[in-house]
Order: sequence, then C-alpha cells, then structure tokens
Amino acid sequence: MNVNLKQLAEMLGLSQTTVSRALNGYPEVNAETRQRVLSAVRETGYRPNRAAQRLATGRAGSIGLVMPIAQGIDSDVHFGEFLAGLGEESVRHDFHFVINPSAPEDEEATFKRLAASGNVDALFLAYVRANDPRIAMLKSLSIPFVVHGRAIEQPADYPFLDIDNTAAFYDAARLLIQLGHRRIALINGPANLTFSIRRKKGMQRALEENGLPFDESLSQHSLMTDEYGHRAMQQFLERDEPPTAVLCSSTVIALGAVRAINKVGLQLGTDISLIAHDDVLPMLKPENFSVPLTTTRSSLRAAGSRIAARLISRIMKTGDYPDQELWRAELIVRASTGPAPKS
Amino acid sequence: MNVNLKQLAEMLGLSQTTVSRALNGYPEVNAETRQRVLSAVRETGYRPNRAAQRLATGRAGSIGLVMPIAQGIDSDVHFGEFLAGLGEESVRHDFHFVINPSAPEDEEATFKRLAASGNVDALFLAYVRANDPRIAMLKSLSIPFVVHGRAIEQPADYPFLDIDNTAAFYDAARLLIQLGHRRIALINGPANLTFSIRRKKGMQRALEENGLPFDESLSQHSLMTDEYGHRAMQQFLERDEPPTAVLCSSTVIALGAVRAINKVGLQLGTDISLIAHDDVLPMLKPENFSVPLTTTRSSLRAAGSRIAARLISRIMKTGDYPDQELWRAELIVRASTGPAPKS
DNA sequence: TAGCAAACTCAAAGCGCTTTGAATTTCGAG
DNA sequence: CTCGAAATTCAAAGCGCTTTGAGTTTGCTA
Repeated sequence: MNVNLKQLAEMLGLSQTTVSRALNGYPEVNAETRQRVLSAVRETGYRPNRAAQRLATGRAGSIGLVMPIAQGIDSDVHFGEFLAGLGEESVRHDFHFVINPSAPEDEEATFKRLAASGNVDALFLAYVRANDPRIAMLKSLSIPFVVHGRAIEQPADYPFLDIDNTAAFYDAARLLIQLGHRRIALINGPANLTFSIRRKKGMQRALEENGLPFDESLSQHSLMTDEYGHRAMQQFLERDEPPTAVLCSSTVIALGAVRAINKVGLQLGTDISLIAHDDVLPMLKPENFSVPLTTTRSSLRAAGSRIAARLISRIMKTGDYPDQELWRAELIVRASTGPAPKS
Repeated sequence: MNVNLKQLAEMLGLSQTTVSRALNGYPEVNAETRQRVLSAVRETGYRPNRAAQRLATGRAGSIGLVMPIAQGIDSDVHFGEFLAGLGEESVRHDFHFVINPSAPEDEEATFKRLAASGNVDALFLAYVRANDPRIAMLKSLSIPFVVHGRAIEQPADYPFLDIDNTAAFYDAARLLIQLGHRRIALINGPANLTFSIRRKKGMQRALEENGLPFDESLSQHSLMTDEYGHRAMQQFLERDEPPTAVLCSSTVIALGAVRAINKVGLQLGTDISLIAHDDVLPMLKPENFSVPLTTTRSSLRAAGSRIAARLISRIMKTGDYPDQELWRAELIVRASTGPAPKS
C-alpha cells in the first residue's frame, strides 16, 4: 500500500504544503523539518503520484519522440543505441516517452499533433536534412526541443547537439593524406542528411588543403547498412585505379566494406586503409574486427543521454546547460590504417 | 487555446458528466446528444487532458519497458524493430512508454521498481531465458504483463505471445532433409534464450524423425550479429566434411554466413543451402541478398504491435484478446535452398 | 519589553477528468 | 389521464499534487 502526500503529512504532523515544499527543495522550509520529511519518505517509500504532479504543474513529464520508420533511414541500429541513452537519463528523472513511429512524409504532421496534444512538453528531432523545414516548424511550436544534428545554410538559432562531422572527417582524411594516400574513397550515409554532407565537406577540405582533387566518382551515398557498404566498396575495387584508402560513415558500413576488401584478397592496413566513424555501438566494436579499425569516435548513447538531460533541465527550469553543443569526435588510430602502398 | 471538458460542456449546454460519458462510449447517453458532442469535439479540436484522465482513473496510461543494454543481447536491430511495432500501436491509444535501459543483472530490480512506482500499468518482458525467474516475479507483481516468448519447463500459465520456434525450424530442417541434405549445421542465437533452445529442438526432431543424427559439433550459439555468423560459418566450412546446409536464427547471422560461403567460392543454393529466420527487418530483406534467402518468416514489428494492443486492451478492459498466442512462422522458399550436392 | 521583519507553516483553491448517486424526462401500460 | 420503469441528464465528490495568500513563530532592534 503506497502512502500519499496527505498520509505522509499526517504522520509527520505537518501540512501537505510543507511536506511538498520540503520535497521539492523550496527554501522556506526549516532544515530540520526537511530532514524529518526526508527520512519519513525513506521509511515509507513514498513516491509522489506522477499523474497528480503532472496535472497540478501542467507539465506532462514526457518527451515526444518521432521514430523514423522509413526503410531509407538507419533507424535500427543507430536509433536503438541513441534511444538507450535517452532512456537511461529520462528514467532517472521519471520522464516518459511518447514514441511515434512515422514515415518521413508524415513527420511534420506528427510533430504538430504531438505538440498540440499537450501530452508532451518537449520534442526531439533527429536525422536532420540539408535544409530541414522541420526545424522552422519546431521553432514555431512554442514547446522546448533539441535537435540532434543541425541544419546547413540556416542560422543555427535553435538548441542542438551535434558532433563536428566536418572536423572528424577532415582529421581522418588528413591522416590518410599524411600517410601518402592520394586516391581516397568515401562511403557516406544518405545524401540528404546533414552529417553526410558535412563529412564529405571535411574530407574535401583536407584534400584541397593538400592540393589534391576530390574525385566525385569515389564518393558514394548509401544506407547505413552492411549490405550497401559492401556493394559500394566492391564497386570501388573494380575500378582501374582503385582507391588506396576509404572513409566510412559508420562501422556498420565498414563491416561490408571490409568484407569486400577481404574478398578480393587485399590486406587491410597494408594494401588499403580504412577509417570509419564509430558511434560506439556495443554490438560492433572497431577493435573486434579482424584488423582493428581506425575510427573517429563519438558515442551515440552519450549524445542521447545528454539530450535527455538538456530537455529535462529545460522543462524543469533547473540548472543550465549550453543551448548549443558541438562535440568533437576523437580520432583513434588502430591497425586499419597504414602508409599508402607504393604503386 | 485548447478547450477543456468544462468549456465544452458549457458550449453544449450539457453537464461535464454527459459529455464525458458521450465521449467514452457509455450507453446511457442519447444518440442524438452524442452526435452533438462528437461534432463539437471536431470543431473545437478538444483533446482530453491525459494527466487528468490518469489521475481520475488511476490508470497511468503507460507501459513499462525494460530495454536490454547488455552487449550479449541483440538489443539493437531486433529490439528497434519490435519497438516500432509497440510504438505504432501505443500511440494510437495515446499510451506512453517508460523505457528503462537495464543490464540483465539489474532487470528484476528494475521491474520491481517500475511496478512499485505506480507510473506504469503494464509491463513487458522479452528475451526469455530457459528457466526465467523474471516470469514468476512478474506474476507476483499484480500488474498486467505480456511476455514475448515463453519459458521452458515451466507451466505456461501467464500471458504470452510467442512464435512456434520449434515448428519453424522443424519445417526448415525437414525441407532440407527432403532435398537430400544430411549434414545440416545450425547457427543459433544465444544459448540461454528460449527461442534458440526451441529452434534447436525443432531441428533435432526433424532429424530424428528421418533417422538422422544430430551432430552437436555442427551447432553453434552466437550473438545475433553478422560477425558471429561469419565466424561460425567459417568454422563449419573448414571441417573435413563441411555441412551441405545451414540454418540461421536470423537474417543478420545469415549475412555473415553467406559472406563466409562466398569467400570459399561456394555457390549458395547449389553447393550449399541456407535457411534463415526472418524477423522482417526493413533494413535486411532476404529477397535482396544476391541469392535470395529461403526463410521462416514472422514479423517482429507485428508482434510488437500485437503485444501493445493486448496490453492496452487488458488495461482498459476493452475487447478481449486471447491470453496466449503462438504464431506460426511461414516457410518461404527462395533460391538459397536446393538439392544436396552429390558427394 | 514592545514592535517588526524574517522565517516557517498552514488551509484551501485549483489542475481537468471520471464516476457515484440522485434528479429529471419520457413513455407505454393500465 | 396517471404512474412506475426506463432513459437521460446532472451536481458534486473525489484523484493526489502544487501553489497562493494568509497565518504563526521566532529573533532582533530600539
């Protein structure tokens, strides 16, 4: 039998007001009284009824999530990992989710409906596209939100958390160039997503700075799956002058790429170098590859957790996090990169 | 500005009671009145405040989900797909989730805490293990739940949704036997999960019935990843007498297995046959493999959706679904199976 | 020792819905 | 017509919490 506020207050010989205030950290409550309340809570196992809190405060205590279900989106692996982070943090604050699986064409409507329903007090957007209309829409919605990623060619005047994709792939490409590679291929994520665009730009910049051309035919966009990675790499390897190095936008893509490399009998790290972006998926660790992969690393789960923290802090008006964060990915060198082979 | 019940009732010149009843389908309300209410709802865009509903009814309107985060669990791909189904159905009834990422050793505690918190009114359990103590625990918790899968060697006296894994792999193995295969390998999921155990049993039964031995050394358990699939298949192919056919517990495993097969230059469907279980993952379709895969098919997303429907119906005490369901997987023959090669 | 601000505590009014128990209408039978 | 049952509708009491506005104490100052 769970106690409620009223009973707790009676037990303590206090009013509900005081107990409530003691629990919610209001200053106008005697330190000693607060201690009494706190220990009573511990004894009785009192847990405030969330529905009542929500009703009283007008806060829904939940975050709206639009889960992409399109085939073209790498919803599965990466989304799951991100969600774990989000969930981890949310549960700590007793926040709920409203998960809306939605096809891309319905997403805007889904967001609107969610916001209008009053059943969530924050929204979250991911898989940002080049000039994403959803961001403007979210801004107009007068409900807190955080974007995972950020748009291109739009003022970044909204809350976001992104990794510096440009820098990550700039660093990766530069390493390869320093190792003597001249023909570097890119197996990227979907062409319309901003992280793909930025990664390509980072690579281009590194090439330019070193007076090297960027060969469009050595750049492919694909879904973030093993299969597409394999296919893309295969095509690259069939060329007259195959690349001596390749950048992959995900370890999942790298999985397929490595497979294609092995198939033609090339030795990874010797005959051909590979750097992949590592989202730190527990199921696919770069160090577990038969030749451990050099990667640009940034944990997707950490990002999820951080976004939840920011969203919740915004809702509860507690603490303050920066409104915009750009995380730097670490470049971690393992065995899949080596000097360009003498040609 | 959203209207609330009170305002709506005033507009209609009715009491809140009547409007509420009209909306919730109570019989004692005049058909004509109900129509008036309904059209007023449409005009005003009235949406009941869920927090108030929850408080008044005592129902939390949300489902507790323990999300496995262990490395050993195929949380990612399969869980994501399942979740999409769950979300799809839940959102239709305006139900929330409480997602608790949790390591296996903490799962029981997590469930207990969830149930005790009163913030969820149903729980959901997946990744059932052989003699799973969590089921008994759930039964003791006096909160509705549905198990995805079912235990072994325990009375199945609890609500579950499972697929007939035994039958699926029995069917698959029998097909291979009919095609003349004698050495059939199995690349299964984790050894402690019930679906793995049943699939193995199904295969064993098919062999027995045809007077064939089951070769333990041709059976492997692994994580449901490409990598492990590849490794397992590779080992099988290195044997003196490699198998002429293989069953895979997931298309993800099959991905790796096919890779290993290609690597040694064998032709799938001719030199060696393969049947995989297909959870209908949008990112990995058996028909997209270079040699389309014969599969036992059962949609994970459909299962998620169904479980949500059952859970919600139980909570709302509407409609009635069977308490226990055993879905039959379909055996779909494609090009990856063929007659056993003459030896 | 009075007087007042500061420090605490409290009663009561919602938050928006469901639901109980009673009141009012409507209607067919007598 | 009249009356009781059936059909509708209603007022009001919660659900458990937060928060406003108003006490009550306490601690100093003068």
